[in-house]
Amino acid sequence: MSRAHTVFDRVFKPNIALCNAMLKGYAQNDAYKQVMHLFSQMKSRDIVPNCFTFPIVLKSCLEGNSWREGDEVHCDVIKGGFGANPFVGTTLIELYSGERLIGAAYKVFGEMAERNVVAWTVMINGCILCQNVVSARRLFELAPTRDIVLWNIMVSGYIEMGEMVEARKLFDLMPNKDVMSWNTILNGYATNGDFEVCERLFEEMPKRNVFSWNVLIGGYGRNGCFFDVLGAFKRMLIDGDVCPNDATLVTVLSACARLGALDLGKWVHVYAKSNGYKDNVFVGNALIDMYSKCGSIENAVDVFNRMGRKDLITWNTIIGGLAMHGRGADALSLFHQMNNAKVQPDGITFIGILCACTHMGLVKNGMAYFQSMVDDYSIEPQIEHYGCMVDLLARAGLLAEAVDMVKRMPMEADAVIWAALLGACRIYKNVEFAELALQNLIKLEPKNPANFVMLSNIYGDLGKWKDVARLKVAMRDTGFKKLPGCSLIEVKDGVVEFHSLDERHPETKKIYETLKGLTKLLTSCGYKPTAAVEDKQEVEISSSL
DNA sequence: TGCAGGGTCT
Repeated sequence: MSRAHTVFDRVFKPNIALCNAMLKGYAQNDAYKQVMHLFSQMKSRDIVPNCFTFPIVLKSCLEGNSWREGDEVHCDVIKGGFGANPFVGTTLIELYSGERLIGAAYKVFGEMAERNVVAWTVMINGCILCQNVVSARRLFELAPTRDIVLWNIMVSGYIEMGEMVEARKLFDLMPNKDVMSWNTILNGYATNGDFEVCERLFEEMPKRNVFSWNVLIGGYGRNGCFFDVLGAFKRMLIDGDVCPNDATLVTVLSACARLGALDLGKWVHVYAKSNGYKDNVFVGNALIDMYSKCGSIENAVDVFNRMGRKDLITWNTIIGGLAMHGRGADALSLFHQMNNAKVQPDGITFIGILCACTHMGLVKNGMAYFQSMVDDYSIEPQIEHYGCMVDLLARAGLLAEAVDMVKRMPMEADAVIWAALLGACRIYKNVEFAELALQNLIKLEPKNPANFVMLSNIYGDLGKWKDVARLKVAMRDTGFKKLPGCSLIEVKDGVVEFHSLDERHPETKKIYETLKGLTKLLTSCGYKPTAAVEDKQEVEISSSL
């Protein structure tokens, strides 16, 4: 665009075709402000817009959120005599629907001299955007012609409203289906977590493209089925008729991050580099997250440093990653670099910052950043930020101050906050606040036995065995069993899940023998187990391995 | 001029 601009600037008086070419170039590069700027320059230089100009400018108003300017451009449309142009009318409907001004959209639609199938489509899509699927369907029935795009939009409208039965009925009624129709209905089932139907449809599809695979893989990811994400990705590579793209890689990297699958993550990194996604900011961000969640913070920093284009999420991800790794000083230093780079932080940036302060025990700095977030950046603290503050105070041993913060919060504390407090109470062996935290946790999460276990551990640490027994009874009365916590480890080309005293692995015997050997070795080196129960020693050792 | 997927969060 900068070269195009240089050439454009040399033209003494550009004609409307040249201006339209520039406008389109800006719009294609998401430079909506430049579109508006050039449009206003054109007006001052008496270059008269034509029917190609307005759709580009109106769309930029919508995409660039300059809605007030949209109204002005509408006036220019009328003044210029383009009110009856079907292309201009269609874009105006899109503009007003995007602003959720369905009345204004409908007025334009009603005044159009000639309504083609595209005009009907954007009007129907407008109703769907305004969550009025009934009106959308009514118009759909009234439309004089229905092409495949209109059918697809109506089907996806039902899906967006969560009406899968209606969506499926309409899908089955379609006179023709293209790959996008199939992907749309597939996405509906994937989003609703109905993988049985989704997988069956995937197999039945007459043709698949990269979106079809991404719908399946993304559906698994959104529903927390990370092993299935990896399985489908491997199958995609083996089948070989469709290549993964940036969206595929991002979903797979995110699954690797959740599973700790570092080797596969590294493989995806190499694949991304050699398939043209080296400078892709989505992929870069996902790589930073994957490396930091898989414990390889150096690689995360390396990806960050090599990224030519960084956005807000890039900074948030690396700051959060460093904080998570206890490298609070680096996290804070990057926050200042971010400020120097003129990237405006958001609420999520501050979660990383506060987390960094917590892990360094920097209570005063944390408080100052919290205040600065409000005063200097006009970011209203959300419950997550109060959670960070409670965690900051509590982990530093300032339990009374933490409880005070909970009381002074403008919103009701949630289970995460009380659990953070309870966790800190264990470190500092404070029964009084632990009991207070548990009382509140029972109110908020009566079915979560993990809370009882936490307090029970505190009693155990203090040797209060009667209280431990009392809690065990209370826990049994809830009728719910605690789900055992589990860990994941990447072995060869797969990921193995295990929990304490787990015997599911085919090589269980060998694993426990090795563990025993290691325990002996550690003890002979002077390691003193801290837990009182023998089983617990194994738990602690296996998790630290 | 109209339709699909993805990244950060106590």
